[in-house]
Amino acid sequence: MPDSIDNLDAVDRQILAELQSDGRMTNVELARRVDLSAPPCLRRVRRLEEAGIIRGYHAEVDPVALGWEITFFALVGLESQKQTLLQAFQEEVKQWPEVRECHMIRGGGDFLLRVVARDTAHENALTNRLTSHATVSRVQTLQTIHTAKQVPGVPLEM
Amino acid sequence: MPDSIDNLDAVDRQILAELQSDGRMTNVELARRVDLSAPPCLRRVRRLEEAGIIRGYHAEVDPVALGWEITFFALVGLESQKQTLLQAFQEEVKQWPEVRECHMIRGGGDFLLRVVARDTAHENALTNRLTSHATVSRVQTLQTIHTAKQVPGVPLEM
DNA sequence: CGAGGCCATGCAAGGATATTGCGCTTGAAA
DNA sequence: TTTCAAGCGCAATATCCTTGCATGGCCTCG
Repeated sequence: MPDSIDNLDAVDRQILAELQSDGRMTNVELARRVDLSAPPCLRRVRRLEEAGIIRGYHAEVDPVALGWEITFFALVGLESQKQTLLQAFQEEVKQWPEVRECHMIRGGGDFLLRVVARDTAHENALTNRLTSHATVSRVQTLQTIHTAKQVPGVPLEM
Repeated sequence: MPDSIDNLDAVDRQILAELQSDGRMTNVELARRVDLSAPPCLRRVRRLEEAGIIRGYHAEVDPVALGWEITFFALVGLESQKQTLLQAFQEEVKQWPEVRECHMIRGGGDFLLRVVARDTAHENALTNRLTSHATVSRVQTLQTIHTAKQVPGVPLEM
């Protein structure tokens, strides 16, 4: 099993909490915060990375500043629940750069997508592309007009 | 205006693309990729940070490995669209550590939340807390059973 | 057309950080 | 008690970050 470690102690969790909130912190600073010297701290980070518990590090960018004015979620229902068609739909949207997330929803044949668009016209084009897709029977668009909270990952402050 | 810069050239966008995909890359490596020497590269990164175009850096962790077995989205409808009540709801869920994202949806009185839970019982407790909230009239739970695509931020590979 | 100023770059030096090897302590099991 | 494995800190080296400074392109204005 590449991910998950038998033993994950309080120091590991604190490392994860710190890196989840500031992924570019230097190892020296991280070591100081978890009250360890630098080498064992770095070894723990490497271990968490290799175990797959840390999947990567990402800069969080401002979508609007980069020309992506619209973020919306699309609740997509497929006509069929056949495994091959579900798979085909996922493979399709995986290749759309504007689709940033694609989650299969419990209950069968539904997906929730997070999508970004440059403007309203672009948004319409994207929803049309979804609607006109062969296996899609229904698309509900949930356009974000304000984000009150946006924190990464999971709670770790315990 | 603290965020947005008048001029954002191809090198800046490439820097953002690289850091969005690997936020812990060293500046030397980043400079090599965008074909710059280290000092001007670092100055550009600092400029993007101070302009608010880079909002932060985060480690991406594995929720299941850390005991958060369930990720679900909640589509919450409020009874009223009064500004003070919308505000109150947002302030409320901001304080719930399990609620990681709260987006106000166009159309009035609806929110889309991303929520994590330790198990099914925990999930039920959270949805009940939502449903029983004074101003909430309707909660639709969209439980994720599989994530086909999950990439951060916005498209930048152009 | 040329001089000046602005902006961004590259080079170089120092200080800080990352990374490896090694010896030590600790705690559990034989 | 002895043994062993896991994890720590220290020390040394390699790498990286950061700042100051000089150079060159480019636009503007005289």
